[in-house]
Amino acid sequence: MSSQTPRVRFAPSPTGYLHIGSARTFIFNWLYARQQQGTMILRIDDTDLERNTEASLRSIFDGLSWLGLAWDEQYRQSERLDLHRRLAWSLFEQGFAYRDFTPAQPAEEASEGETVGWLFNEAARNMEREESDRRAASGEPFVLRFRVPRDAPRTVSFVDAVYGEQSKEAKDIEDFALLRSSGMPTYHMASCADDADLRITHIIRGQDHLTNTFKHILLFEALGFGAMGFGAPRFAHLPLLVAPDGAKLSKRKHGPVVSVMTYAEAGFLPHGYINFLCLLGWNPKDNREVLSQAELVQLFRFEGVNRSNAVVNFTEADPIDPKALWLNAQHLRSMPVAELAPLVRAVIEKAGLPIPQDEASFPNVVDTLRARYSTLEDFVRLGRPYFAEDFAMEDTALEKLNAPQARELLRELGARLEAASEYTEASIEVELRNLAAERGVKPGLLINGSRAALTGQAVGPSAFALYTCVGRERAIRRLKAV
RNA sequence: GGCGCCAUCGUCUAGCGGUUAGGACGGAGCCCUCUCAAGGCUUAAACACGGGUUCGAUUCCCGUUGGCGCUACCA
Repeated sequence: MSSQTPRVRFAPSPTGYLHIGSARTFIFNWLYARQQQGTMILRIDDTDLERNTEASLRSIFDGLSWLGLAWDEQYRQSERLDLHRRLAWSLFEQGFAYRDFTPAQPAEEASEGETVGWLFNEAARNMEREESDRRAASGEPFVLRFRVPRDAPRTVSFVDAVYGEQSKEAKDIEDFALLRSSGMPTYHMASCADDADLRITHIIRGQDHLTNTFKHILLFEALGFGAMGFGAPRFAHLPLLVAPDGAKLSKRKHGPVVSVMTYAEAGFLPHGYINFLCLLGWNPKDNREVLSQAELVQLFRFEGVNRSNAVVNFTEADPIDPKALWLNAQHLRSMPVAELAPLVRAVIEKAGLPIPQDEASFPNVVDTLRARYSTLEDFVRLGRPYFAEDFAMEDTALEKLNAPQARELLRELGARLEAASEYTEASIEVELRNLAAERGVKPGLLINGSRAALTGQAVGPSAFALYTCVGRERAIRRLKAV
């Protein structure tokens, strides 16, 4: 038994934007593929013509490209319908499927009290082939259903890499549809046909598919999986991501918080978000949480995936999970400045702020500011005074400037700095402290005043570091203008 | 209703018969300090319930409750 190179797939359907749960499924597939040096496949499961939209398709690609995790092969089910139909009809010819001319019935119509789970329509399941052919030929619409083996007792079972041994009686499985009356394959048919054809070795997907798996195993069997020269895929189901009230995350109910792009637009680093998602339902068992991409690839194990749903913490007021923010901050503060600086440059440019002229000092500014920022957007929102000429004077900062003698001394400090030959953190500190001593005021008056004058903020980096961040010319101008 | 899955601090989680039930986020407090962060320290906070099995259950089994998923041409 040689271990085959894993082939995994992420199969979103373009019926909405890239969902946070889908993103995590993608990431776990990707981690496993990279760790095992396997193949990552992106398959667009677009067999539901009614609900597919181009906008959804674009947003899925937007979300995936933001994550920055590349895949190796790409397919679209709508381009593979011939395969699905061919296999469906071959199942029919072999007796594994039958036509059902019964119109679809809403499940809710079943009478209360005596609701018996529907499994199949007996007349259709037992219909003679001759009659079935005749009615089909006359143009009567039908769905093609899988004939679940239910004449003899049969237990369908498999071992899930996360949930362990799973089994279900075949008699409890309904005769699911393979082909719609429109001729379009259903999810079950298309997915299994493609998984077989694409030689998928590991199906890693949400737990909402756990009970579908029994159907898929039956389908794989009927498709002759064993005879196709390789084993049936292994399954790994992932616990679901749910809202704080425990409900399934949905676009309609929870709005854009479920979209990957909400985090992107909030200024998250892709890796900060990835790290956060990995910790929702998986952990490396050693209390480590801040993990690099290489570490995630190395440490990921199905055994480390747990089985209960995980809550994504958000409120109407704040769509961002606090832990995600913290993790992002950890990466923001520890990643190489050389990698962070271009990202910061991109967001401030996008926000329409002037790009710093001084190429050399920019990384230093970024380095100084990031210690107290959590997202890239913080550089735009809080960092404005460091990049733009116009910025707001906050009330708390105004109070500092309104302190007795503050304005007068700050203007004096500005004049001295202008006259000084040196402009370094150390030299500025000397000038400032000397001035304070000469005039008999506490250094704090000038320190806090400087921060207020230079940034319009009462809080921020060390006052002296701040001088070099703002730059000599601008600092002096702002001091003199108080 | 049927079938399946799940159940440790507010949240993410460790735990795989004997622990002061550990860590992280968030909260509270202290230290540091030119402000705010960061950082360091301290602290509050959990085994859903009931039966078993066992010398001993958070841990194993059963049940209850609760949550989630699937349930006639969504994926």
